[in-house]
Amino acid sequence: MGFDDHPCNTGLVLGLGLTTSSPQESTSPPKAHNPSRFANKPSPNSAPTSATFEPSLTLGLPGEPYHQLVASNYKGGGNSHEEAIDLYRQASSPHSHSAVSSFSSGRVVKRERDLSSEEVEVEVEKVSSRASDEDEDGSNARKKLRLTKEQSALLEDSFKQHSTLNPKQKQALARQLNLRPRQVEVWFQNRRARTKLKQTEVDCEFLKKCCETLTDENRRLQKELQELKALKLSQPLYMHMPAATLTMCPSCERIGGVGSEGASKSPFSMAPKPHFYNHFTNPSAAC
DNA sequence: AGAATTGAGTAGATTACGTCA
DNA sequence: ATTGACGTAATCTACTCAATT
Repeated sequence: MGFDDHPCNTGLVLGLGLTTSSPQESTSPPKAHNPSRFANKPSPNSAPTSATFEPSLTLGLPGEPYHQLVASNYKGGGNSHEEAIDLYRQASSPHSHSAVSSFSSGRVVKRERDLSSEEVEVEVEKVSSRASDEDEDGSNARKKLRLTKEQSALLEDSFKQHSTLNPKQKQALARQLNLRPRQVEVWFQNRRARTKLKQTEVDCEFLKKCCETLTDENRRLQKELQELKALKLSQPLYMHMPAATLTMCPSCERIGGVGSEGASKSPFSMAPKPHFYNHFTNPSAAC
């Protein structure tokens, strides 16, 4: 519907007027606590289309993969981690679906685990379990792990490439970072969740602005309507006015009710088809 | 001291896969 | 050999807590 053109597009899908009633996106409303991760993943190509038109206002998230959302939020990686990143890339070898979305990676994971990495994980657990080892040396007070700058940077770089990890990638990262795979996994889980939270906040702000704008627009149109009604009452011989005094809508190229073939009895009759105005792609609310 | 950040635990859901009748 | 039901493991999101800054 052209909303993509809006300069402050946050990736949010805001449909006003004509929307599609796509069953796969509207069905299975997320349950209160645990919406399916697949249920709230709209198809990647789900640009607003116009299959069946229903007047409605829809708000929704585009469901693009996290790495797309995040990509612009973080600076590029430093050179100091290139080697590690290379290793990480090797782990995400071509046949291991390095380019799949977060939607499908979860499914790939199982197969890959079956193929290779279970023993490796056990080994890494032994090697890099310094955190848990420290826990067991007498003091019950659990020391919270604090990632070093290098560790954080590498994790960030990895996240920018893939917001989800397959087992090989997880193993490779854990080995590089001297962390347990579980810790890497948790970091990615938190990272995804918090990225999504931030994005939701941004979307919320955007929607608030949209709401304000639409409210103002609605108010303005109501006022204009009142004025036109008053004008109609005060000038019943409007039809006899010189054409030069009539205003022409620049986008519709229809004179206000006079002369056009679609004009019915009333000079203020509406267009035969609802003229849905895209407020975002047409900032100048001429009509 | 209080807010923000962040690592980690938990519950519930989904999926793939293996087993068995 | 095929198929459907069932159990299990892995992983996800959402929510939450608590240590640390």
